[in-house]
Amino acid sequence: MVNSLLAKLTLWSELTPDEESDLARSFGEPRRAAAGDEIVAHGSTPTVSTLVLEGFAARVTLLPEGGRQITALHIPGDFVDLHSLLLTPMDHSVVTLSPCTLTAVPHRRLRALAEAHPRLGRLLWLNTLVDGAIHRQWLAAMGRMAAAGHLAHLLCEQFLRLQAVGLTRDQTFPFPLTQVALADVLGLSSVHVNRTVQELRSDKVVSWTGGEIEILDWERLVRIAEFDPTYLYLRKMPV
Amino acid sequence: MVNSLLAKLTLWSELTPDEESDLARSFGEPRRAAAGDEIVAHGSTPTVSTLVLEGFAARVTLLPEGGRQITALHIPGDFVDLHSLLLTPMDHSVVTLSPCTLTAVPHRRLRALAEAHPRLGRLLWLNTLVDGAIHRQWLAAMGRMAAAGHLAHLLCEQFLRLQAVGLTRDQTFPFPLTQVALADVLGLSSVHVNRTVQELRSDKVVSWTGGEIEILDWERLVRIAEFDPTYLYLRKMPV
DNA sequence: CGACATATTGATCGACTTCAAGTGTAGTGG
DNA sequence: CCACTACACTTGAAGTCGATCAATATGTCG
Repeated sequence: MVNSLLAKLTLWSELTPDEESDLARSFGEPRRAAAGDEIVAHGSTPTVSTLVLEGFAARVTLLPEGGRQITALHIPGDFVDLHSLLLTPMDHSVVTLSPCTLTAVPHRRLRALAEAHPRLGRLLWLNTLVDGAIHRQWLAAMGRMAAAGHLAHLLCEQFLRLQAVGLTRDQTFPFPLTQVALADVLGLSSVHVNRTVQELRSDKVVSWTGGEIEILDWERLVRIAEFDPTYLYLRKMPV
Repeated sequence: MVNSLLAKLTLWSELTPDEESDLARSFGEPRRAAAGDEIVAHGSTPTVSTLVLEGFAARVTLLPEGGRQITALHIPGDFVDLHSLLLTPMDHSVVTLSPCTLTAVPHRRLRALAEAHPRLGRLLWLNTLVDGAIHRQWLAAMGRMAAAGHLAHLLCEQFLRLQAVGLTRDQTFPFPLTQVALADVLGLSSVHVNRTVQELRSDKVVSWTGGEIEILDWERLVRIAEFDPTYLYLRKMPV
């Protein structure tokens, strides 16, 4: 049930059978959410942390005057609000971008897990640190790259993250965002996102239809994106 | 010696005398660094985490084609690379922006501290989570605010963060960045930073001379910045 | 003083925004 | 089976914010 989480954690460090079963046992019943649902509210104080089992979700930071910025994209295996264990209230909200299956673990249980299995506790910490590394790369892309490069960078990242949890087929991966949502990720207008997507399409770098993206020319995409995957930390870590 | 760190941690949660003395005892000899020194290299694998005692430092993410983005500003009391305890190698470098006094704590010692004092361990985790919350707010400002608002937002943030560790006098705070460095924070050209600064100056919102900024009209600055300080988490947390 | 980083100003250019309208396409109910 | 709605996507035209290029102060520190 929580296979994609275990896949990701195992990428960082092998789990003992004990750690794995104690962790897997900690989650509640799966629940469904429709696309566009707010699953964690800005300003709230969660008592559980939510894990994505299926579908895409996003962290949304709203500015007082109405600006809307997506600060993280979440895929199966991702905790959307693990930080709410220690950091409250929520500084942003979390919404689904597609129909999702979710499950949750009580904060009390997370604390018990971390106490019983210190290395598992550090793995959870690591999980939030990787979120931070991705935030930093997004900042660099947002601040210093033009639209096409920024978009290409996002696609490279999504491809590798989805691949790590086994959700890609060949060069194809699910990408159920509307262009408006994509604009909120990239900090652009949806009009310009549309034109930028068309640019990548007409250059035969990617094809995007029906919520799926196929990468037609990975080399070129990486070059446009100035992409270096190190910051994703998809490998063993010294936890 | 590590007073500003203790001030910050205490803001989040009272420390027991034991926790406080064990923590304070953990740091090595202070060392000096000149402005512009690289104190942690991109790609390196630190065995200690570095704390700023005096001065300003910045995390710098470089893009392959030469883009340069500052993804965090660090002031006294801040760990510049606490995440390197679990996340290696470094995904960015850290440079000083002014002459600094630094000290460091070995990672081995941090692990021992976290084991002996679980709550202190969670406080360290919390510290990295607040870094993440600031990253998210920077993403929103970068993606959805115009230059003047973005700059104003940064100044509000810096004022409150410095105030929390006792480094402000009235409405004045140290800000030893060059306009080029500021441009790398805001994702702008230094020319445009210059014009934006002049805009805030001629509107009598702030005055900036000799590495110090005085806020002349806090209300207006907050309004320009659409600033809400919640995300800084300068208060008690459930660690 | 010379040298070099930093700040400032002007002029031009271009990437992206905004506004507005039009084109699918899927769902809903008559 | 056809209106009607809703939403995502697309296209065009005009405007603006910020980049770039280039030149001129203004320190400031050996």
